[in-house]
Amino acid sequence: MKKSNKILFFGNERLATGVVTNTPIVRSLIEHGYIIEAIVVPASKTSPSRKTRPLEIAAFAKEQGIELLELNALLPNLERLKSFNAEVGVLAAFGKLVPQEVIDIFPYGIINIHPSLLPLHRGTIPIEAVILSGEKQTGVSLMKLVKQMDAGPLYDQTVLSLSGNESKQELADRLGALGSERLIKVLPQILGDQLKPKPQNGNQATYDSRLHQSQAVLDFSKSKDALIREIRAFKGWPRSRSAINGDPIIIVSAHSIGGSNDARPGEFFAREGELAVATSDGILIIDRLIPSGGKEMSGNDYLRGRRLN
RNA sequence: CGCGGGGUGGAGCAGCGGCAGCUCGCGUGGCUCAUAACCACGAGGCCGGCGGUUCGAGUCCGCCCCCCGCAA
Repeated sequence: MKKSNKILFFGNERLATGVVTNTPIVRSLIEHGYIIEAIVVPASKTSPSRKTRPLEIAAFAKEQGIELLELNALLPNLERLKSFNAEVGVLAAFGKLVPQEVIDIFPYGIINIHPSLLPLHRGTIPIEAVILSGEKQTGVSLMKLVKQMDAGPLYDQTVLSLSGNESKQELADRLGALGSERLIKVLPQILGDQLKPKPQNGNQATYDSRLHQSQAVLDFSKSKDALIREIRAFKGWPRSRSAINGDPIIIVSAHSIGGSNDARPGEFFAREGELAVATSDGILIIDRLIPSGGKEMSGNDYLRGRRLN
């Protein structure tokens, strides 16, 4: 008996806020002969917008002639979802909880690719959380989706060592690629009933609550290392913010340097032609920033137009 | 009709009715053991576009185009 290789895909593959994706998971499934019956994403808000960033996966669906279902809610569309007769669901960055009734329509349930070493970093910001806490490693987990957030039993887990300098985008890319690679490896075993998922140790679970915009304002009484991690983790969204002489700025990237200074934490100053700011334990050089109303530019360029002191 | 900021030499900005300027970069020459070097000279602008007001418009008025931030 040969099982069908029909899959229903849930999610947009944006593993972190403010990143772009080349949708590696759905691409790789297709390359390996699986048939994506449809791609399901939560309906985009209809609020008026100066510029909306279209989902990469929507463009991919169009290019491949795959049906894209933008749904406000899954339950009212249960029959529709059933009609595809998919063997299994695959979910990556869906952004909403999936009701048990939907999970149950698939003989093999829904497989969730989660970019962390579960049970660590359950929730919607695993990538940001790992950067913020400066962890040495992270990874990708494949689990059987259950109703409770990120609590399903694990099929597979792979560790990724970190240098500590990865950007959010870079981590999202690497974990997305790794996740798709593992999925291709493991999916045949799941569909062949050769792999049983192992329960997570719920006692060790950590859960990250989503980021809030109020966290975006940099607090220079923190250490320079913590501030740099924040800037990296918040890049894209919610973005790290501050102000120079009342001029609001977004700090895109920065690095720390040794040396002391007599500036108070939070005070910006020019240092050898570069834009610097004092922290509680050192100096940050602002590499890239966005002034209000302006485009992203280097700290040096900022200094040329608006001299401090 | 969502809210707001902005388009001025290659980069970043100032100028807001009367000869288009500053910092940097670039070129040439000079100076220094050396420096984010320094000094002198120089090139480089249809001031986003179209129309209007005016003796005179980057500058004021109207419309349009483009960029950016917020609103996940």
